[in-house]
Formats: sequence, structure tokens, C-alpha cells
Amino acid sequence: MTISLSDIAERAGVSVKTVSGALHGGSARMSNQTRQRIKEIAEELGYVTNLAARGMRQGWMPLIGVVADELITSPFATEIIRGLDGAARASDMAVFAMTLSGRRDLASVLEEVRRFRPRAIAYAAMYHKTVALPEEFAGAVGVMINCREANDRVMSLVPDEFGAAHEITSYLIDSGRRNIVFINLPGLLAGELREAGFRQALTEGGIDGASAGVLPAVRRAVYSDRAPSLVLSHVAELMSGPNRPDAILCGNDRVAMEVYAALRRVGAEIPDDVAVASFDNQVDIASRLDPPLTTMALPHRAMGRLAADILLAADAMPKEVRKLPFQLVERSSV
Amino acid sequence: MTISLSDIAERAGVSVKTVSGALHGGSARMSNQTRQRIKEIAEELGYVTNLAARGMRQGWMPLIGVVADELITSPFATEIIRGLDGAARASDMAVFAMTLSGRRDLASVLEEVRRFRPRAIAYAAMYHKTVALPEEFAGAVGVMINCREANDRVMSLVPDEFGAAHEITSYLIDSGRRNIVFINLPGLLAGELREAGFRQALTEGGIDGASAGVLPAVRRAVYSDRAPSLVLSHVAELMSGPNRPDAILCGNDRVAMEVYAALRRVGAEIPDDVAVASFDNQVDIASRLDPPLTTMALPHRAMGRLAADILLAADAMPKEVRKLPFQLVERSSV
DNA sequence: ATGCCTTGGGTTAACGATTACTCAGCTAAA
DNA sequence: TTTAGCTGAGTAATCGTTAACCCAAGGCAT
Repeated sequence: MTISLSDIAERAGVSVKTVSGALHGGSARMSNQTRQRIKEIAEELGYVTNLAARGMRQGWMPLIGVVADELITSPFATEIIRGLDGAARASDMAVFAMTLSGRRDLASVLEEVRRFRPRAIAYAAMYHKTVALPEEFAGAVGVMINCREANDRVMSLVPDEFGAAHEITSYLIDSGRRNIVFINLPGLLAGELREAGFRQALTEGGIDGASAGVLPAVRRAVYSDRAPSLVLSHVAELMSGPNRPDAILCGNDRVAMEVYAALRRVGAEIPDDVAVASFDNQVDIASRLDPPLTTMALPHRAMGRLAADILLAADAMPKEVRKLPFQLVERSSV
Repeated sequence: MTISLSDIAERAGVSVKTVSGALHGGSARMSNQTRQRIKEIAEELGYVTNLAARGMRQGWMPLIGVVADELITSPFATEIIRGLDGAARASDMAVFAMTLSGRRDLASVLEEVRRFRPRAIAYAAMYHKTVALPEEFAGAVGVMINCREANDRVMSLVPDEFGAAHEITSYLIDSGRRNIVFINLPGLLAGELREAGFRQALTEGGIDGASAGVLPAVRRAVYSDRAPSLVLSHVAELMSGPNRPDAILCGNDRVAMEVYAALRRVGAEIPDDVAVASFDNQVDIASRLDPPLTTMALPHRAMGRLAADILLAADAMPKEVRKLPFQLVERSSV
């Protein structure tokens, strides 16, 4: 048996509306004495608000629905959720995630989320990509996180890949490196944008872009953990060639992990012979490599936080694409 | 404007109850023709069930609430959630997680979850531990995941640490290793239980337990990523001593990662000189180390799945402690 | 003294889905 | 032929909360 407002009202000898006003309506007119007494009775009885009832009345539940495009396995996903959650909590909202996995298509997942009548819905991608939301769903989704809506029908929050690559490359140049190789993730939007940032930083640093290489980390078009890795052979070839690099920029920390192993095999020291830098700042990897890895941390948390702020802001939704900066985490691999 | 049953009823020229029966009540008496027509109209109008309304009527929402005891950062947490989610979905339930972080105490988080009127609530711990649930909450929580309720007032699902340590140790022995060192995580329940399993396997394998060592991975009593690591010095000492180990069992994959680095420094080959095995099977680490790491995978997914099954089973809740087996993942470090 | 504003609180009607109850019409058993 | 039983569907109550109104009493300025 759960306690309802009417139980409290009966006990306090007032009407239900008075109880409702005392407990939830911040500015409802009533004496402080009455309010206090009602609060005490509620506490005593162990009253817990019934959000289903309130939600029915208001037409929405205090929820932000998140449709995630793939399995929520990566620590990045949880960072996005945590960012959302922190900001949502300030408005007394909860975050509620659903995954778009396997055979479940967008339409059905979106419906599943909408059944709960969330106040707003975000779409989150596990890696930075372009997503074409079917016309009929564009209106339901308030903000895209870590992805860009193909037709710019929805506000999008994405990491500033170009800026991050530019920054880390400039950092390598500033540390005295001149012969930098970028082992990039092929087939990804992030990779494309980073490559442009990488090249521009080289140009600005007075380094001939043509002498610097960009190599794919894996064989398959779209990066996957299961695709056969090319890292070992790339590194072996580079280090035995006439033009040994003095820095390797990696597509992510996992690639860096392989680069470490490959450099070790050829007897190269990090960072003395070759500096290594990367993207991601994946907790369990970057700080534990030997030496610890200098890497650009993705703004997952910030994207989540900003998404919640945007969704809960009363004003009309903007539709722009907002690029959020990475953060350089300096360790000792450079 | 959202569509309700009455909108459909009006369009179809029937009563609301008929629509309700047609769409949701599987066995409600009505002609297939009527049912079909109503379904078509619902589809056409884009009807989405209002779970807040249904929830109010039924007294509960189709939700399993999860109270997680720490930040949901680790991939393990997501595995538990995925296990829960998969099993819950079969009953048309959704999973809804809340984190017990920082200043938020159990009482307030539990209340926050209960406001949504979930059908059942689980308590999940990030690492295997004993949790004393205050008397007044023991009734609200249906099952403990990855932790054991101190007074056995709640059904608990935990990994079989003893069994796992026993299995991996026996596996090392079977592979011909005789001088095995266990670099364990100090101050943890899991560590204690594993140590017992380790010792028993040694005894059963005819190895004098006293000759085998158990060393702490870090200096602090309770394991933390930020505690100063002792791994490097342990390994250096072991490998330069008179009684070099031929196998090192690690408290987790991150410790194994450090052991790899330490063994590399002293020039020892894995697995030829020293076999390395571990616990966790952390995706990004275990398979990417060089050589790939043989490790015992924790049954997170299985615990989540079983938890959902238990919570949704109609029968009275059992109160036992159920130990779930790890899975040995053979790679090439042994 | 009279009308107006403020204070404190009650009444009542939703919100959307479910369900117990009712009823008409038809079939089939007695 | 009667009646019990079944089918198909309607009526209305209910869940807990909130919000739009309403009302009464007292204070205060005119």
C-alpha cells in the first residue's frame, strides 16, 4: 500500500490540494505552519510522489529520453549520460537511455521511448558521424549528441575534430618534432576532419605536408575493433625506412597501445626516439601505458551537459551545429 | 497534441474500452475485423501508448529501477545493465538506472527511483562487496547484483571468486607452471575469496602453498586506480631473486598491463619465461596486450540477466546468495 | 462604513488507460 | 419454446495529482 496525497490530507484535516501545494507547489498560498505540519506528516507516513500520476496530469514525465545508436558499451557513452544526468538533475529530471541495437530500428525504439512521455529526446551516437534522421522523426528529437543531422533539421553537438588535430599537431611541432606520421582511423568522419586539422597545423608550422604521412590503422573501410590491424607493419616499415618519424599521432588510444608494442619490438624509445600522441584519453589505457600517453580527451561529458541544458531551456530550439573543444591531457609520451 | 485512445475511438465509431481492448488487451472479446480496423486507425493517427496513464491505473510503471552504488563509469556496469535490459525487454519492461554518487545518500536515491513507481528495484555494486542495507530499505530492493547483503535480507547475485581463482590457477598448473605468484588486489572481498581459491588449487595440484606468494598490487588498503602501484617493484624483485616465478596471476587486467610492462623491462618473455593470467577480461585491454591476455571474464551480463528474471518472476523472492561462474578466456599469455 | 485586496484554503474537473459491470442479440441445449 | 450461455460492445468508476475557480474572513484605504 502506497501513501497518496489524500492519506496525508485526511490525517492533516485539510484538502488534497492543500497538501499538494504544501509539498510541491513552491509558491502556493498557505501559512507556514500548515505547510510545515503537512511536510511532517508526509515524512512520517513515508510519502513518495507518484510521478506517473503527475506525469499524466502534466502530459509529460520528468525524463530526458536518450536514443543511443549502438550498444552502450564504451566508457564514452557513460560519459555522455553522466553529462546529461548532471545537468538534468538540476531541473529535477532523470535520464533514461535506450539502445538502438541489433534488429531494433529507429522507429520502434523511438516509440518505446515516447511511450514514457519524456520531456525531451536526444539522439546519441557512439562515434562521431553524420546521421540522416527520417523526416517524421526529426521533430521528435531535440538534439543530436556526437553526431550531425544530415539535413541540419536538428541541433547537433559534435567534437571539434579539426581543432583537436590542429592543437595536438601544433603541440608536437612545438616540442621539436618535424617528421610526424598520423596513423588515422580510415572511413570515419572524425578521421577526415582530423586529417585536415593535422595538415593545416603542419603547413602553419612550416612543415611540408607532403613529407608527412597519413596511414590507415586498419584494413577495413569503417573502423572496427575486429578489423585486421595494420599498425604493426606500418611502424616496422616506417622505422626501418630511410626517413624515420620522430612522432606518431594515433587515431585513438587503442591504436597508440599497438604503436607502443610495435615500437618496442623495433627497440625504439618513447618519447626519446619517437613521441606518441593520440585521441580519446580512454581511462584504463592512456594513463597506464608505459610511458603514460599524451592524448586529446573527447568532450563527451561536455556534450551531454550542453545537450541537457539545450533541451531544458524554454526558448525555441536552435538548429545549428555546435563544435565542442577537446582537452589536451599532457603525459610523458611526447 | 498527442493522440489518445478516445481519438481513435471517435474515429472508429466505437467506445474507448473497445480500442483499449483491441490494442492492448490480448484476449479481449471482439471480432477480428473490429480489432484490425482499430489497429489501422491507431497506426494512421500515430498513436503512442501513454505509459504514465497506464502506470497510474496499474499502480506501477513497466520499469526495473537500478540503484548503482558508484559512478557508472566502468564497462562492467554497462554489462550489468545490458544483461538486465535484455531480460527485461522480454517482459516489455525498461531498465532505468540511478547512481549513488558523491553526496547523494541511499535514502534519497532510492526515493528518487521509487517516485517512478518501478515494478522492481535492484541494487548494483561496481565491484564485489558486502553491503549492509538499512532495515527500512531491505524491503524495497528485490535483488542485489555484484554484492551481498550483509544480513542476507535480500537475494544476492555475486561472482564465484573462489571458483574462478581455483579454475585459473589449476589451468596454470595444468600448463606446467609450478612457481606461481598472485599479485592480488588488497582490501577487497574479491581478493580474499580468490586467494582462498588460489591456495586450494595449489594444494590440490600438489604444490606447496608456502612456496607460492601472494603480493598486494597497491599500497592502499582498498584498491583504487589512484593508489600507488607496487607492481613494478614486485616484479623486479621477483625476477631478480633466486626463485623466479614461471607464472604471475594478476588481480585484474590493469594490473596485468603493468606486469607486462615490468616484465618487459627485465627482459622476460611472455609466456615463455613467465605466463601471465588475470581476472576481468576488460575489452580494450585484454585482447590488445602483446601477447593477448588469458583472463577470467566476470559474469556481469549473466548477473544482470538473472536479476531481471528473478525480479520479474511472480513467485516469492528467494533470499539466498547465488554465485555465478566466471568464464575462462584463453589467449596466448599462458 | 464601504468596497477592495490579501490570505488561507476548499471544490471540482480534468489527464488517459483499464476494468468491473451491464446489456442486447444470437445460438444452442433442454 | 424457453432459457442458459456466449459474443461484441458500451458505461462509468477509478488511479494520484494538479489547476482553474470559488469563497469567506479580515485588514485597510477612502
